[in-house]
Amino acid sequence: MKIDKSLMTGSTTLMVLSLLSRKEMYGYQMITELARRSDHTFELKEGTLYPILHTLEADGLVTVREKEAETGRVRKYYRITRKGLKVLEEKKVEWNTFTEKVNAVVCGTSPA
Amino acid sequence: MKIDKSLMTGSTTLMVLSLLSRKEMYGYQMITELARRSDHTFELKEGTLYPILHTLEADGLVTVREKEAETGRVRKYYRITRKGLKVLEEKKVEWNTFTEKVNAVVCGTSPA
DNA sequence: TTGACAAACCTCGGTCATCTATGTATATTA
DNA sequence: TAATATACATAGATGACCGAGGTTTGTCAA
Repeated sequence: MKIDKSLMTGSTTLMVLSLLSRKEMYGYQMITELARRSDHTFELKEGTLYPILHTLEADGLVTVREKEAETGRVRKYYRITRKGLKVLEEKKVEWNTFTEKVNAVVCGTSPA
Repeated sequence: MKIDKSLMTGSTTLMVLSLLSRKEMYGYQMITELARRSDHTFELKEGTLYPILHTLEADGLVTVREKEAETGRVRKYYRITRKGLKVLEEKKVEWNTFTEKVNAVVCGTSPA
Protein backbone atom coordinates (compact mmCIF):
# COMPACT_ATOMS: atom_id res chain seq x y z
CA MET A 1 0.00 0.00 0.00
CA LYS A 2 1.02 3.57 -0.60
CA ILE A 3 1.67 5.70 2.44
CA ASP A 4 1.13 9.43 2.43
CA LYS A 5 4.61 10.90 2.38
CA SER A 6 3.75 13.44 5.02
CA LEU A 7 3.47 10.64 7.58
CA MET A 8 7.13 9.87 6.96
CA THR A 9 8.19 13.28 8.15
CA GLY A 10 10.24 13.02 11.27
CA SER A 11 10.63 9.27 11.32
CA THR A 12 13.24 9.09 8.59
CA THR A 13 16.18 9.93 10.80
CA LEU A 14 14.95 7.40 13.35
CA MET A 15 14.99 4.69 10.71
CA VAL A 16 18.35 5.67 9.28
CA LEU A 17 19.97 5.62 12.71
CA SER A 18 18.28 2.30 13.43
CA LEU A 19 19.81 0.76 10.34
CA LEU A 20 23.23 2.09 11.25
CA SER A 21 22.96 0.78 14.81
CA ARG A 22 23.28 -2.74 13.43
CA LYS A 23 26.20 -2.30 11.07
CA GLU A 24 27.99 0.33 9.07
CA MET A 25 26.38 0.94 5.73
CA TYR A 26 26.70 3.14 2.66
CA GLY A 27 23.96 5.42 1.41
CA TYR A 28 22.68 3.47 -1.53
CA GLN A 29 22.60 0.36 0.61
CA MET A 30 20.44 2.09 3.21
CA ILE A 31 17.87 2.92 0.58
CA THR A 32 17.55 -0.66 -0.62
CA GLU A 33 17.71 -2.05 2.90
CA LEU A 34 15.00 0.32 4.10
CA ALA A 35 12.80 -0.70 1.20
CA ARG A 36 13.39 -4.38 1.90
CA ARG A 37 12.73 -4.17 5.62
CA SER A 38 9.53 -2.20 5.12
CA ASP A 39 8.18 -4.39 2.30
CA HIS A 40 8.79 -1.46 -0.05
CA THR A 41 6.55 0.81 1.95
CA PHE A 42 9.46 3.20 2.32
CA GLU A 43 11.33 3.96 -0.85
CA LEU A 44 13.56 6.74 0.35
CA LYS A 45 14.79 9.02 -2.38
CA GLU A 46 18.45 9.82 -2.80
CA GLY A 47 17.61 13.50 -2.69
CA THR A 48 16.24 12.85 0.79
CA LEU A 49 18.86 10.53 2.20
CA TYR A 50 22.14 12.13 1.25
CA PRO A 51 21.37 15.51 2.81
CA ILE A 52 20.23 13.69 5.96
CA LEU A 53 23.50 11.77 6.13
CA HIS A 54 25.47 14.98 5.75
CA THR A 55 23.51 16.54 8.57
CA LEU A 56 24.01 13.53 10.81
CA GLU A 57 27.71 13.72 10.16
CA ALA A 58 27.82 17.45 10.87
CA ASP A 59 25.99 16.77 14.15
CA GLY A 60 28.48 14.08 15.10
CA LEU A 61 25.92 11.28 15.12
CA VAL A 62 27.73 9.31 12.43
CA THR A 63 31.22 9.11 10.99
CA VAL A 64 32.20 8.36 7.41
CA ARG A 65 35.03 6.47 5.85
CA GLU A 66 35.69 5.60 2.25
CA LYS A 67 36.18 1.97 1.47
CA GLU A 68 36.77 0.18 -1.78
CA ALA A 69 34.17 -2.46 -2.61
CA GLU A 70 35.03 -5.80 -4.25
CA THR A 71 33.79 -4.24 -7.47
CA GLY A 72 36.50 -1.63 -7.32
CA ARG A 73 34.11 1.17 -6.61
CA VAL A 74 34.72 3.45 -3.66
CA ARG A 75 31.79 3.75 -1.29
CA LYS A 76 31.18 5.97 1.69
CA TYR A 77 30.45 3.87 4.72
CA TYR A 78 28.62 5.47 7.61
CA ARG A 79 29.04 4.32 11.19
CA ILE A 80 26.95 5.46 14.14
CA THR A 81 28.77 7.16 17.01
CA ARG A 82 28.18 6.88 20.73
CA LYS A 83 26.34 10.18 20.55
CA GLY A 84 24.30 8.82 17.67
CA LEU A 85 23.30 5.79 19.72
CA LYS A 86 22.16 8.07 22.51
CA VAL A 87 20.06 10.15 20.13
CA LEU A 88 18.64 6.97 18.65
CA GLU A 89 17.45 5.80 22.04
CA GLU A 90 15.80 9.16 22.64
CA LYS A 91 14.10 9.04 19.27
CA LYS A 92 12.84 5.54 19.93
CA VAL A 93 11.19 6.69 23.15
CA GLU A 94 9.77 9.70 21.35
CA TRP A 95 8.43 7.49 18.59
CA ASN A 96 6.75 5.10 21.01
CA THR A 97 5.17 7.95 22.93
CA PHE A 98 3.97 9.52 19.74
CA THR A 99 2.28 6.41 18.35
CA GLU A 100 0.77 5.62 21.73
CA LYS A 101 -0.82 9.05 21.99
CA VAL A 102 -2.11 9.02 18.44
CA ASN A 103 -3.69 5.65 19.08
CA ALA A 104 -5.24 6.99 22.27
CA VAL A 105 -6.96 9.67 20.22
CA VAL A 106 -7.85 7.52 17.24
CA CYS A 107 -8.97 4.44 19.13
CA GLY A 108 -10.62 6.51 21.82
CA THR A 109 -9.25 4.63 24.80
CA SER A 110 -9.77 7.80 26.79
CA PRO A 111 -13.30 8.61 28.04
CA ALA A 112 -15.41 10.83 25.81
CA MET B 1 7.23 14.61 26.98
CA LYS B 2 7.70 16.88 24.02
CA ILE B 3 7.30 15.35 20.61
CA ASP B 4 9.16 16.64 17.60
CA LYS B 5 6.57 18.51 15.60
CA SER B 6 7.68 16.94 12.36
CA LEU B 7 6.36 13.59 13.58
CA MET B 8 2.90 15.11 13.78
CA THR B 9 2.85 15.81 10.07
CA GLY B 10 0.29 13.74 8.32
CA SER B 11 -1.44 12.39 11.40
CA THR B 12 -3.28 15.58 12.26
CA THR B 13 -6.14 15.08 9.84
CA LEU B 14 -6.48 11.50 11.03
CA MET B 15 -6.90 12.68 14.60
CA VAL B 16 -9.31 15.48 13.72
CA LEU B 17 -11.55 13.12 11.76
CA SER B 18 -11.36 10.61 14.60
CA LEU B 19 -12.63 13.18 17.06
CA LEU B 20 -15.47 14.14 14.76
CA SER B 21 -16.44 10.52 14.20
CA ARG B 22 -17.71 10.41 17.79
CA LYS B 23 -19.70 13.63 17.91
CA GLU B 24 -19.95 17.00 16.26
CA MET B 25 -17.54 19.51 17.71
CA TYR B 26 -16.38 23.08 17.25
CA GLY B 27 -12.82 24.04 16.52
CA TYR B 28 -11.72 25.32 19.87
CA GLN B 29 -13.23 22.27 21.50
CA MET B 30 -11.20 19.96 19.25
CA ILE B 31 -8.00 21.60 20.37
CA THR B 32 -8.74 21.12 24.06
CA GLU B 33 -10.14 17.64 23.50
CA LEU B 34 -7.09 16.58 21.51
CA ALA B 35 -4.81 17.87 24.26
CA ARG B 36 -6.82 16.04 26.91
CA ARG B 37 -6.95 12.73 25.08
CA SER B 38 -3.23 12.81 24.35
CA ASP B 39 -2.18 13.86 27.86
CA HIS B 40 -1.16 17.21 26.38
CA THR B 41 1.25 15.60 23.98
CA PHE B 42 -0.62 17.24 21.12
CA GLU B 43 -1.36 20.90 21.60
CA LEU B 44 -2.69 21.72 18.18
CA LYS B 45 -2.42 25.37 17.29
CA GLU B 46 -5.35 27.37 15.98
CA GLY B 47 -3.25 28.39 13.01
CA THR B 48 -3.02 24.70 12.19
CA LEU B 49 -6.55 23.53 12.91
CA TYR B 50 -8.73 26.14 11.28
CA PRO B 51 -7.16 25.86 7.83
CA ILE B 52 -7.48 22.08 8.10
CA LEU B 53 -11.18 22.35 8.93
CA HIS B 54 -11.72 24.63 5.95
CA THR B 55 -9.99 22.14 3.69
CA LEU B 56 -12.00 19.24 5.07
CA GLU B 57 -15.17 21.19 4.40
CA ALA B 58 -14.08 22.08 0.87
CA ASP B 59 -13.37 18.39 0.28
CA GLY B 60 -16.80 17.41 1.56
CA LEU B 61 -15.47 15.40 4.48
CA VAL B 62 -17.24 17.55 7.06
CA THR B 63 -20.18 19.94 7.16
CA VAL B 64 -20.58 23.02 9.32
CA ARG B 65 -23.50 24.63 11.07
CA GLU B 66 -23.62 27.57 13.40
CA LYS B 67 -25.19 26.97 16.74
CA GLU B 68 -25.68 29.23 19.70
CA ALA B 69 -24.11 28.03 22.93
CA GLU B 70 -25.74 28.44 26.34
CA THR B 71 -23.43 31.36 26.83
CA GLY B 72 -25.00 33.17 23.92
CA ARG B 73 -21.92 32.82 21.74
CA VAL B 74 -22.26 31.39 18.29
CA ARG B 75 -19.99 28.46 17.53
CA LYS B 76 -19.25 26.59 14.33
CA TYR B 77 -19.99 22.94 14.81
CA TYR B 78 -18.38 20.46 12.45
CA ARG B 79 -19.96 17.14 11.63
CA ILE B 80 -18.27 14.33 9.70
CA THR B 81 -19.94 13.20 6.47
CA ARG B 82 -20.29 9.73 5.04
CA LYS B 83 -17.41 10.52 2.73
CA GLY B 84 -15.41 11.71 5.73
CA LEU B 85 -16.02 8.43 7.53
CA LYS B 86 -14.79 6.55 4.50
CA VAL B 87 -11.62 8.63 4.33
CA LEU B 88 -11.14 8.15 8.06
CA GLU B 89 -11.21 4.38 7.67
CA GLU B 90 -8.66 4.59 4.89
CA LYS B 91 -6.43 6.81 6.99
CA LYS B 92 -6.66 4.44 9.92
CA VAL B 93 -5.47 1.56 7.76
CA GLU B 94 -2.71 3.74 6.39
CA TRP B 95 -1.67 4.75 9.89
CA ASN B 96 -1.52 1.17 11.10
CA THR B 97 0.50 0.09 8.10
CA PHE B 98 2.85 2.99 8.56
CA THR B 99 3.58 2.35 12.23
CA GLU B 100 3.92 -1.37 11.60
CA LYS B 101 6.53 -0.80 8.92
CA VAL B 102 8.48 1.73 10.93
CA ASN B 103 8.58 -0.71 13.82
CA ALA B 104 9.74 -3.43 11.47
CA VAL B 105 12.72 -1.26 10.56
CA VAL B 106 13.42 0.09 14.02
CA CYS B 107 12.93 -3.11 15.96
CA GLY B 108 14.58 -5.17 13.29
CA THR B 109 12.01 -7.95 13.17
CA SER B 110 13.18 -8.62 9.63
CA PRO B 111 16.41 -10.60 9.10
CA ALA B 112 19.58 -8.55 8.79
C1' DT C 1 -17.37 50.07 34.95
C1' DT C 2 -13.50 48.98 33.28
C1' DG C 3 -9.83 46.17 32.61
C1' DA C 4 -8.03 41.57 32.14
C1' DC C 5 -8.69 37.20 30.61
C1' DA C 6 -10.71 33.13 28.34
C1' DA C 7 -13.35 31.60 24.53
C1' DA C 8 -13.79 31.35 19.60
C1' DC C 9 -12.74 32.38 15.12
C1' DC C 10 -9.45 33.83 11.34
C1' DT C 11 -5.16 34.69 8.05
C1' DC C 12 -0.47 35.59 6.44
C1' DG C 13 4.20 34.54 6.16
C1' DG C 14 7.87 31.62 7.55
C1' DT C 15 10.17 27.23 8.51
C1' DC C 16 11.56 22.75 7.66
C1' DA C 17 11.40 17.99 5.82
C1' DT C 18 10.95 15.72 1.84
C1' DC C 19 10.63 15.18 -3.19
C1' DT C 20 11.60 16.15 -8.15
C1' DA C 21 14.74 16.87 -11.30
C1' DT C 22 19.07 16.90 -12.71
C1' DG C 23 23.94 16.00 -12.89
C1' DT C 24 28.21 13.22 -12.50
C1' DA C 25 31.01 8.99 -12.65
C1' DT C 26 31.82 4.05 -12.74
C1' DA C 27 30.75 -0.98 -13.25
C1' DT C 28 28.03 -4.45 -15.47
C1' DT C 29 25.54 -6.52 -19.01
C1' DA C 30 23.22 -7.03 -23.41
C1' DT D 1 28.93 0.21 -27.40
C1' DA D 2 24.85 1.34 -25.58
C1' DA D 3 21.82 0.69 -21.81
C1' DT D 4 21.28 -0.17 -17.11
C1' DA D 5 22.48 -0.39 -12.22
C1' DT D 6 25.39 1.48 -8.80
C1' DA D 7 26.74 5.41 -6.05
C1' DC D 8 27.10 10.00 -4.85
C1' DA D 9 25.51 14.88 -4.94
C1' DT D 10 22.79 19.48 -5.11
C1' DA D 11 19.18 23.07 -6.28
C1' DG D 12 14.61 24.34 -6.42
C1' DA D 13 9.69 23.14 -5.57
C1' DT D 14 6.14 21.49 -2.53
C1' DG D 15 3.37 21.14 1.41
C1' DA D 16 2.33 20.67 6.43
C1' DC D 17 2.57 22.97 10.39
C1' DC D 18 3.62 26.93 13.40
C1' DG D 19 4.24 31.76 15.02
C1' DA D 20 2.43 35.95 15.28
C1' DG D 21 -0.87 38.77 14.72
C1' DG D 22 -5.83 40.26 14.59
C1' DT D 23 -11.09 40.39 15.85
C1' DT D 24 -15.19 39.68 18.59
C1' DT D 25 -17.73 38.20 22.57
C1' DG D 26 -18.54 36.68 27.34
C1' DT D 27 -17.02 36.52 32.33
C1' DC D 28 -15.24 38.03 36.48
C1' DA D 29 -12.70 40.71 39.71
C1' DA D 30 -11.10 45.18 41.29
